[in-house]
Amino acid sequence: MASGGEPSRATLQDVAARAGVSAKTVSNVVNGHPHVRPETRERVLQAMGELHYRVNLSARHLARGRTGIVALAVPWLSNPYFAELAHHVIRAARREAERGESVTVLIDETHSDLERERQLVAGVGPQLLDGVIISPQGLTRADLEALTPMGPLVLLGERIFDGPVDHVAADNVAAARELTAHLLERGRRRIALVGFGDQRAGTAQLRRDGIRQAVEAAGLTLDATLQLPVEGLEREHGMRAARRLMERPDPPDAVVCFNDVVAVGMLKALSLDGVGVGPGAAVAVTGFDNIPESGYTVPALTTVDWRTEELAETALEVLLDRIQSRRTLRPREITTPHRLVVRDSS
Amino acid sequence: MASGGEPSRATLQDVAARAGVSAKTVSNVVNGHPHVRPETRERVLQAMGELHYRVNLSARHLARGRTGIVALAVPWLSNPYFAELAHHVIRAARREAERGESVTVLIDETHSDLERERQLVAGVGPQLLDGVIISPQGLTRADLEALTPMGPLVLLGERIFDGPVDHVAADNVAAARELTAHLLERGRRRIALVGFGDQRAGTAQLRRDGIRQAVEAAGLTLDATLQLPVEGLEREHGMRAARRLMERPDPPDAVVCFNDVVAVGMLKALSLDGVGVGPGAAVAVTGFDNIPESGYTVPALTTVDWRTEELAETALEVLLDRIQSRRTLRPREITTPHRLVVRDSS
DNA sequence: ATGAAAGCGCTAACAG
DNA sequence: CTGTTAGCGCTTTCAT
Repeated sequence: MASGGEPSRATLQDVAARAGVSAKTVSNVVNGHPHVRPETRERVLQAMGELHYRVNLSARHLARGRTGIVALAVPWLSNPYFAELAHHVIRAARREAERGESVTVLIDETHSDLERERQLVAGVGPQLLDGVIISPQGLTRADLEALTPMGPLVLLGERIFDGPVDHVAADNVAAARELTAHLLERGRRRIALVGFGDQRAGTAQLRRDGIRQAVEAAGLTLDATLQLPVEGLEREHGMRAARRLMERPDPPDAVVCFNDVVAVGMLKALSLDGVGVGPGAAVAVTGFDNIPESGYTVPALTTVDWRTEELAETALEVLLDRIQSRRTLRPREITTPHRLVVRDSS
Repeated sequence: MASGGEPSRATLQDVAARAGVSAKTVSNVVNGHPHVRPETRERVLQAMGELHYRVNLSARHLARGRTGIVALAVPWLSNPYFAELAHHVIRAARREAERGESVTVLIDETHSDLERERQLVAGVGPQLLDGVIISPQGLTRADLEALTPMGPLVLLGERIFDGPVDHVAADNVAAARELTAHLLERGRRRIALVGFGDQRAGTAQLRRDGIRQAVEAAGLTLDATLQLPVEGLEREHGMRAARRLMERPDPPDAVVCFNDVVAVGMLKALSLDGVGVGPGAAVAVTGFDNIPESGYTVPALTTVDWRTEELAETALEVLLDRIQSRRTLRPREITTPHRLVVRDSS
């Protein structure tokens, strides 16, 4: 049938006619409303079956004024952290759907493109989306205010202080502080930072602040020449950074990478060069995000876990709340817990 | 403004009134139709700006009978291979949108749930989706035929012979054959299979066939006791399988894993146990998919690359063709190229 | 408990 | 080149 059997053209009216009832009644049955005599319901259901009836969602959306679609916008799906996040938001939505209104999640990639982020935010509302959860990379408070006539929006994982929108994120500063304290405790002194340079947005800065706090609390200072910007945040960039770092006459004894993906590249390069990594070895390496592969590198990577599942659930919950009661709620500011995961690389 | 400034309520009619033209003209401007006097266009654009007008997509969808939304359904987004695939389909769609009708991709996870796959396929059409690209795990030909009144559908990466739908996939049998031939060439003789057991669908079977062909072409046979089913296809399952395999009195000298994710776990376990992996070492390990992390394991993993980008582009192209000319095209059967990637693990 | 009818906001004939 | 007029299929008061 060449993937084109006549697509179900039966409308609600058709069903109503066939069942000998009105459209309203069919609608009631379809939406599980009460007040339908069991016997009528039976007749309607049968008619629906015979005609292979399926609701036309576009029509429903138009009539209801809502689509039941929310978007999750992440910079890159190729970063396992964001893939995992998407996975958990989809699952949370499905659970939500099981006990109430159905929610569909549209995953979108912004490619860290500010323009794309703006479009998305501007597109909430009558457009297609009932709301958006976004992990912004470039979006500023000014953008949000300029784009004001916008719909429900939740910022995820990026702290824009006093922003006029709901915000769910872990405490990046504290996490970075704890991670660094751990390194210092293990006797590390020359700490290099990799990948914190090229970010317009705040995450890098927050983590850098946390690192600095820990270092200064120990009465030390960070060596500025050990802060390496990179051209991207992929594994290969971590790999190249490792080479630059280890070629120095005064290499670091610890490397804090901006995320696990970069750290994985770093570990690989060090392994190829025969540089020992881990407690008592030449250098310690850490990341952020606790992506699944971090438990399987050699050595396994010390990192920070953001409780992705909880983060995803919370973000969705906040968004749905906002969708239901638009103006009543004040912007919410939720901090989710994190956890330091110490493994063999430190 | 609490993420809830009055969402743009201006309709096309409002704009028309304000610009002193008819709805049709505004529609023409919005859709970039020709035959609008520049001066009128100006006026309309200005009115749109003043009223913060944005089209209501639900209304457009209803009127046009199409949504411009296609879905990509993958089993798990947490498998980097599928995340990568999703990434490339989204990009392909965005390129497509730049030169023509806009296409939005809805990523969905089936969790390898047959019921969910059926729902999706059944939901194409007036529902919400103009079409679906699906990586089926359980869907059978019978399902497709039973679900006949369905819309445009492309099967991705799973060969259902003579299926009544479009199909885009690489040649799993050939790829597995080449991979195995490579192992045999390197002198490996006792080849174990990990993760090929618990799949309802055909991929596992196809790959197993290819492996068998290569082995038999070399005048050998596979040791059935070296075929380990696993309880899942995550890294941890590869890890556990390694233990079971290496505890044997007669361990294999090569392990073909069902995919890279499983292989990563296998490598980790072997590393922890101090078992040498690679040419000349105790055992060779291989996977399928060439996920990004496979180039960064220690040792780097030998695997098969499916040219994800090309695969994604092709699948989308086929789907869009199908959407445009529903009944004219006969089901298409496209085989995309693959590439053996030999690295240090073999 | 069910029916009748008026939209939801946009598009697409068909006129003019 | 622009206006008029019907719908697209569903939901939803308001009656009955």
